[in-house]
Amino acid sequence: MHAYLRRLCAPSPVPIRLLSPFPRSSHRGYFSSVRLLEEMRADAPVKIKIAYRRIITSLPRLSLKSRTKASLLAEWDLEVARVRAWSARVDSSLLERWTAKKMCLPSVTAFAVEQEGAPKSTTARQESTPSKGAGVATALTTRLQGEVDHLHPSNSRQRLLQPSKRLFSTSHSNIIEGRKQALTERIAADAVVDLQQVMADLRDLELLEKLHKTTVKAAAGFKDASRCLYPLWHDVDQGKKSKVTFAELQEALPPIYSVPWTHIAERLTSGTNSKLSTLSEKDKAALLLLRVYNIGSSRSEAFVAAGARTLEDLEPLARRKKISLVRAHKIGLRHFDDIERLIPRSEMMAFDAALRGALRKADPLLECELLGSFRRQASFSSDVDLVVRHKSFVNKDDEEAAASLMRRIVEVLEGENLLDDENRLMFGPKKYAGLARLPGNKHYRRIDIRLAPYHSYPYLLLGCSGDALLMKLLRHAAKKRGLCLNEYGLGEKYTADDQNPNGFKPGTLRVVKDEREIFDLLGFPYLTPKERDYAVWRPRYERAGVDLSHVHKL
DNA sequence: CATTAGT
DNA sequence: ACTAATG
Repeated sequence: MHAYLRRLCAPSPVPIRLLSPFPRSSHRGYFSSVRLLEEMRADAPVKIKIAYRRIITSLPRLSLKSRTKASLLAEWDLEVARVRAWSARVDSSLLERWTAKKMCLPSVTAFAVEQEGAPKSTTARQESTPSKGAGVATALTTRLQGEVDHLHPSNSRQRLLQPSKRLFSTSHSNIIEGRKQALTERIAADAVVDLQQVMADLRDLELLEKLHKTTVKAAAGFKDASRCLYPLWHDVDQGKKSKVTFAELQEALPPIYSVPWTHIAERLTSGTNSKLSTLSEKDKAALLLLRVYNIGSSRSEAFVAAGARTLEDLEPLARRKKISLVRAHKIGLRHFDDIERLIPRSEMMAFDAALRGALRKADPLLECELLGSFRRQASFSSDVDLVVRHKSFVNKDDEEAAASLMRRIVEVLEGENLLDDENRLMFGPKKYAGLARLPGNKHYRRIDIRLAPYHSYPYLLLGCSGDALLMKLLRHAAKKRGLCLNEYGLGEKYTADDQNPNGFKPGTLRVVKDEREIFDLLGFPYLTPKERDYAVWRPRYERAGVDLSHVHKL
């Protein structure tokens, strides 16, 4: 197997490095095939896997629908062949011409390849895989034309090969600034924006990444952008605002969100989104189903294959035993809208008070707190993240103690009408997931309840407050030091032989009194909860000299 | 066991 | 990166 992969990844006959004759700083957004091919040459099988992920996520290509394990190798083969064919067309004379023109903008470069590249290899490719070859070319052209349009709205396609001054900007921020300016020139500040549509686009683009199981990073970008716009949308939803202008949109979403901005720009100028509107009916249906709780990429595709196209199709299909719908799916369908809606901070505070009050009244020894984005001071949260501890639950493996404590807690909250057993999504000893509603409120909200083994509390605070990327970073750092960090503690990595349920060797657990000590143990500058958002900690850690070079692939 | 969800 | 619950 490894030999097979290695054969595929033998050094390319073309000196790929030549593709990037520009200084490092100038090609941040630069065509990732270079990196990809460099990684393909590396020996480690793990790297090859990463390279594979990169290939299928970063090259302009048709969306590959089936991601079954069996088809992976075939896809791999095809993609490698495609990259080879593409790179083989980049000869040194062409490269020199680009260099002379200072065409360092990657997408333009790629566009030029498509225009000037030998038609022979394109035809050859189309012969072997007719639908795919044609699709790739179309997708590439559409995407790049879209991008260039935003940089240079007035340019026709022919002029792209002799780009004007503004295309020569070499830094990423200049490019972004250029885009922003081009947009400002095209759209009036007081133009009314269909925010509902923009939000739907961002949501679907995020889901598309999820459906195709590509990088979480790309999906995160759309999610973050959507979060930036949510306060605006909420005001409209609440009737506090009748319309949103382009100026307000620009104010709310910073230009660093370059990819989301590209899509928004297309929507605002052309009224459509080419990436979404060209999806097949099946893919569109799969995107819709993905929005149901407990339907992920796998079930979504399976349900579509069974004939589902709308949410209403699911129940009949389940009755005819074509698919199986479990509890959580039915709840997810019943509360489809509520589960997607974010919770304003004011309501989170009300939940905090109500939950604390109910638990304290039942047993003064119950200690609880809301974590997640609420603890990071977010103005909107996607769910209520409650963590509870009690001296009756000390050892994380004492399932009996946990289960009886959890039953008590759920009983209390159901007694207060905050929870109800109808809307139970998950009910294990250490974790409950379901829907909660404040008395008099019309919306149900997603709630997670976690039990903390009494002395693990600082670790649980850290682990459950996030954000997700920070957790990955800290755990990765622990791993590199031969340690293992989880929400129960930090200890020496456990060598799998002996089956001890703990993540670390017995007796090596570092006992801490607060979160700060955990940062200290790992040698990271302390972050207050509010500082644990990627947009905040990334630059802060960068300045402190923390090695973040690998963060992008966490 | 794979799938989903969570930070 | 690492964990919990489900079916």
